[in-house]
Order: sequence, then C-alpha cells, then structure tokens
Amino acid sequence: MTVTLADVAARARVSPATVSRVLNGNYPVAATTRERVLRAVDELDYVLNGPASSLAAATSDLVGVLVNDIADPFFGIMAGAAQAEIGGQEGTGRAGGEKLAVVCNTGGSPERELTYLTLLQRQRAAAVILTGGALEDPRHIAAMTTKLAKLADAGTRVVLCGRPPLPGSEAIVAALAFDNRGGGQRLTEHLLALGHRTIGYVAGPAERTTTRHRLEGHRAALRAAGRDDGAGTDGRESLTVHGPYSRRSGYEATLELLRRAPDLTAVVAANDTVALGACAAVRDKGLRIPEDISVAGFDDLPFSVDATPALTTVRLPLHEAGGRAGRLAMGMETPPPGGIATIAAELMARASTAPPRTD
Amino acid sequence: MTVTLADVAARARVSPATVSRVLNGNYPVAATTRERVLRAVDELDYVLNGPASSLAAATSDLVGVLVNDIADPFFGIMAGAAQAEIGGQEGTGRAGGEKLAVVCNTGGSPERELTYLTLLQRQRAAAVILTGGALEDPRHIAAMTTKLAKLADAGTRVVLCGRPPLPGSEAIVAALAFDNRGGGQRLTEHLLALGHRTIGYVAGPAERTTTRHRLEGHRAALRAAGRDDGAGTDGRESLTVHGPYSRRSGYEATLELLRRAPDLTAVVAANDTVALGACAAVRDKGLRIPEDISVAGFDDLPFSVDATPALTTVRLPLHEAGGRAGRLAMGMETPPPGGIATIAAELMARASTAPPRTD
DNA sequence: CTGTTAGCGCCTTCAG
DNA sequence: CTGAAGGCGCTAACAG
Repeated sequence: MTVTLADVAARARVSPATVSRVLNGNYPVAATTRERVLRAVDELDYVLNGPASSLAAATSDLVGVLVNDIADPFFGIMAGAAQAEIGGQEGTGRAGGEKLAVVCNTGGSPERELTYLTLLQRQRAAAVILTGGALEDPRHIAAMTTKLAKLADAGTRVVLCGRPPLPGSEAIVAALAFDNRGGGQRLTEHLLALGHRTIGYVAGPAERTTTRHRLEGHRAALRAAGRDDGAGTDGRESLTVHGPYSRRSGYEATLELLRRAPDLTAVVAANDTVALGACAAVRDKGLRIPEDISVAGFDDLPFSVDATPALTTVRLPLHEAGGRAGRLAMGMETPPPGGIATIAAELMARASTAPPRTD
Repeated sequence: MTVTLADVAARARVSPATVSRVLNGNYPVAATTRERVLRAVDELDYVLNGPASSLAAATSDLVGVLVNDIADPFFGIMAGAAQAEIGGQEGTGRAGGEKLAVVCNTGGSPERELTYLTLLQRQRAAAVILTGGALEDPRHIAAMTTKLAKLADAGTRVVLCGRPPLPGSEAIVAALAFDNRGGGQRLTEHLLALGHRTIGYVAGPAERTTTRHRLEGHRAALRAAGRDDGAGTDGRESLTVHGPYSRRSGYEATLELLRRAPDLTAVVAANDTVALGACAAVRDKGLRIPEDISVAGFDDLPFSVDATPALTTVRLPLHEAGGRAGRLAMGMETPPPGGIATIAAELMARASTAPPRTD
C-alpha cells in the first residue's frame, strides 16, 4: 500500500542504504546515483516514514516551542520568529531535511507545561524552547529542573527565551532573559520625572518571574525617589493590585486603584493588554488620558502605538529574541558566555503619559 | 541507558505485551497487574518511545494545526481552543494517552503550507486542522487537494476551520466555514443605512478566499442599494484597495482612499488590525472618527472594543469554531451534514460608525 | 562511493 | 486474561 524506502531503492536499482543517504544528505553519494534516486522518489511520490527514521536514528526532527498563551501576540511574535529560523528554509517542495517546529500552548498551566515536555520527550524532540515567564512555585521549579535535565540527557537541546535561567541547571543550552526589572524601573522613573507622586501598579499574576521582576523595578524606582507603593505610608492601602495578563484585569484593577487613591495620577500596567483595560477604566470614570491620569504598559506590542493616545511602554525585542532562540535551538549560533544573556528593554515614551495636573 | 518497555516488564514481572496493553489501555488487563505495571513505570520513570510506538502501530498521537500568522490573535484564539480540546485533559502527570496538539505557522506562504503538510504526513499525524483563509491560486488548490487526499488515505483526519471546503475533496472530515460574505454584506448595509454613500474598502491580500468573500458581501450590499464601489461611475478610481492583513496596510490604503475620494465618509477594513491602521490614518489627516469618517473592521478581536472609539466590526466565534474543529479532529463530535457547516457572523455596531455629516 | 547486516522499541496477531 | 514471536521502515556500522 504505502511506498517504502525499499520500493524506491528497487526502482532506482540501488540499495536501501543509498537511498537513505541521499535523503539525509549527510554522506557522499555519486551525483548520477543521487539523481536517479531523487527521480524514483518523485515518481513514486515517496514520503519518508518519520517514526521509523526517528526510531533508528534515535532522534527526531521535532522542535517544540512552549508558550503560555498562544492568543497573545507577545508569545506569537517570539514563536513565529523562532519557527522561521527552524523550519523556514522555504524547502524544495519535497521536504528534505527540514525540522518540524511546533508550538505548544500551555495556557499558563504548570501541569500542562510538564505534560507537554513529557510528550516532547516521548517524541525524542531535537530541541525545546520555553518562552515567557515561569511560575515561581518551588515544587514546580523542582519538577521542571529534573524534567529538563532528563530531556537534555536524551539529547534534546533546551533553550529559554524571555525566561530567567533555572537555578543550577546545566541542562540548558542558553537562557535569553529580558531585563524586565530594568525596564520596569525606567518606566517608573519616567513617571516620577514627569512629576507623578501617586502611581498605581496593576501587576500580573503573582508567583511569576515576569510579574515579580517588573514590580521590583517599579519599587526600586519609587524607593530611589524616597517613595513607596503607598501601603502603610499614612495608613492607606497598597497601590499594587495583582491580576492575570488580560484587558479585563486591567480594567477592574484600575477601578480599584482609583477607589483606593482618589489622588492617583498615573497607572502602570503589567503589560500592554492590561494597559488597554486600564485606559478603558480611566475613560469610563470620565477622566482623560493623559491630562487626568497617565497610563503606561509593557512589551510594546504592535497595537500599542495605535492606542489613543499612543501608549507609553517598554519595548522588548521579541522578534529578535525569538529568532535567536531558534538559532540556538538548532545549534546555528554559539550560546552567550555562561549560557545566559540579558536582553535590554527600551523605554518608549509616548502620548499616554504626561505631567500631572497641578491644581 | 534509557529505560525501555522491557525494563518495565521485567520489574513488574510481566511480559512486554502486558505493559504495552496497560499503557495503551485498550485491552483488558487485571486490575492488580495493571497496578503493578503502573508502579514499575513510575519507579523507573519510564517514558514511552513515541517513534517506536508510532512505527509499530502505524499512527502517531500528533495533531497539527496550521495557521497563517501565529502572531495574529485571530489564529491564536482558534488554535488555542482547538488545542484545549485535543490535549487539554489536564493529564495524570504521567502523560498517558494524550495527543500532542501542535501549531505550525505557515506565514501565509503556500510553499510552507505544503511543506508542513508533508512533514505532518511524514510523522503519520493523527489529524490536521487547517485554519483561516486559503490561497485561490489553481495550482496551489490542486496541490493541496492531492496532498490532503494522501493524508486522508494514510488515516489522517483533515478538518478545515474558518476555511471554505475544497472543490470535490471527500478527503475532508469537516469544513467549518465562516460566513464572511454575509458578514461583509451586513456591515456595509449598516453603513448604507446610516446614510453613507461613498465608502472605501481596504481589502486583504488578493487571491485569498477570506478577502474575496468579504469583498463580495460588501459589493452585494452596494449593488442592492444601487451603488458600486466607485470605479468608473463618473470616471473615478476604484474605492477598493488591496493589501496584507496589517496595520500598516490599513494606514497606507486609507491615505490612498482619502486621496482618491475627498468626499469619502466611511472606510471598511479587511479586519480589525487593518482597521486600527485606518483609524490612525484618519486621525493623522486631522479628521475625527466617526464625525468625519466612520471606520469598521472585521473579526471582533479582543482589542477592538478598546479602540477609541470602540470599533464597529463583525464578530466571528473564533473560540467556538476552534474548539469544534478540535473535537472533530479527535472524532469526538459528529461532522455536520455533508461535512460542511457555515458559521454565522454577527454585526457589532459600536461607536466608530455614525451617520455622515450633512453639510 | 555502495551494498550487507543487524537491530532501534514497540505493537499485535496468535496461542495458551 | 497473559505470554511468545514476528515485523513495522529505517539507519548505522562494517565491509567491499
């Protein structure tokens, strides 16, 4: 029924081994022979049996890219860039030695993250790229560390992209970490410099590295200016509210912040999506941006520049980072010294932030 | 080195066959035996060898989801919903019989679409879901038809989601098509009812089903109202401009439309992202939305309600469609009669459209 | 440069 | 309900 390598060999009047060699292209074969084999392949419309090949070779051409939320362009941009490096040779049409870059959506669930890694391990994946922030739960960290060690043991290359390195994990080829802390700090410094004194912060979900680092940056800036986040200062409530990375969360948290601090003049959001929700809340309260309230985001996703007013945010080079992760996963680029690289975050001051009113 | 099924069998004091049976769960095994085997699996930390298993069984647990642009939430939402149905059992932690749902980014390139299908065919994928509009080039359609037929022949279930059925392809389990034509028509009817007479249209890339159907709906509405798209009416240029599904395209096309027709009062965009670009162009021209120019999008992505003003658009039930496609791919839902279902598109009239000025 | 020879690890009849 | 045996299709040493 299905045509096998042996059929191709017979038609090309060579041995199966020779066919295998021309298909994999990593062994010298006479040009005329290769030609004959390739013709037979086309004539028979032969498609390599991946599982059989992987079994015999003990590796597969699968590369997994794990993302926390596939509907969020933050991840989509990184994953797309990585895939382009991995499977983007714009092949011959016959699908030669391409890798199969696939993205897996964990939905932010630690269990699914682990499950996907097991599935990828089961497939003997050539490489795995983990994108975005990680959960900081010690149990999960431990589970991840051992799981990644096993993957590495089995020859799978592990690359982190937009995620800090795991403690004491030599299993990892490279970790590309965003400077979330520095970015968060510069953003709040920007607001402080504009004259803001009461700044609300809509943080991401607790226990996530991204959330914590951005918040730390924010607080460091406040502290350096002799301020804190409001909690306890004069008996008032904290000006930090946690929530998921969603528009809705930004909306509700901003309403809550406005309630806690009527003298609020600025809101910093965990990311751009959250910032959009914050903007909506500010408007629904009849306040203007930035005249009454300044709003800032994080990530600089493509839509941010189109917000009205254009959103002040922190730019992360998602495309570049994803592409680099892809090349590292393919062994096409040498890892940074120590396996760790910190990727700079750049402040993008736009129209959604301005000095507070002085009345 | 690596632990195999035989190792587990030895430890559990059963035959390899029995271990295989409990792992696959599709054969009666005594409860106590199963228990013993499962314990051995955990103790040895055994992970099934996917390639070996797929080779022997002649099928794999891979399910591919092809998308045109992974950074676009339009696809991310559908893909995420599909994945949740396919791999979302929140497993036991041991990764039992889960399928591995993976998304592949074609970037809209027909070659890569074919390449990915070949790669998936090579892996003997259990199912493939194709999302979003298709290229209408006859050569590509022919290539896709034969390729999908081969996949189906090899036992791969093929499902289309947000894509019209291919002509004469019985290879497909089901096609879930959006009513892009009806949606486009209702949208333009809405503008016509508001009193608009000179309506610009920023279409998507030519030769794509989605583009064509939405445009057809637009023109049908114009025709029913005794209008056309402007071309030739009184010697003026067409009010339809084509471009990619990007913000930039919307921006530039709108500038062009404004140049072609100074009396323009409304712009309909190919999708919400394009509409955002259109809004930016309108504003940069010093015009107000909707007082001077009405703007409308398509898809109703999450950010659309947050645009300022909130974007009038056409809602597509992306999440529901993706979930249904996932279930169809898993054989968990019976296909619609004839294998084809048309999914309704709902007009969402919001603040970005209003009657034109009457001066 | 090409052919021969063994498996890779698992599933699946077939017996028991 | 469980064990034994053969083979899935390909690759990787070895020879030549």
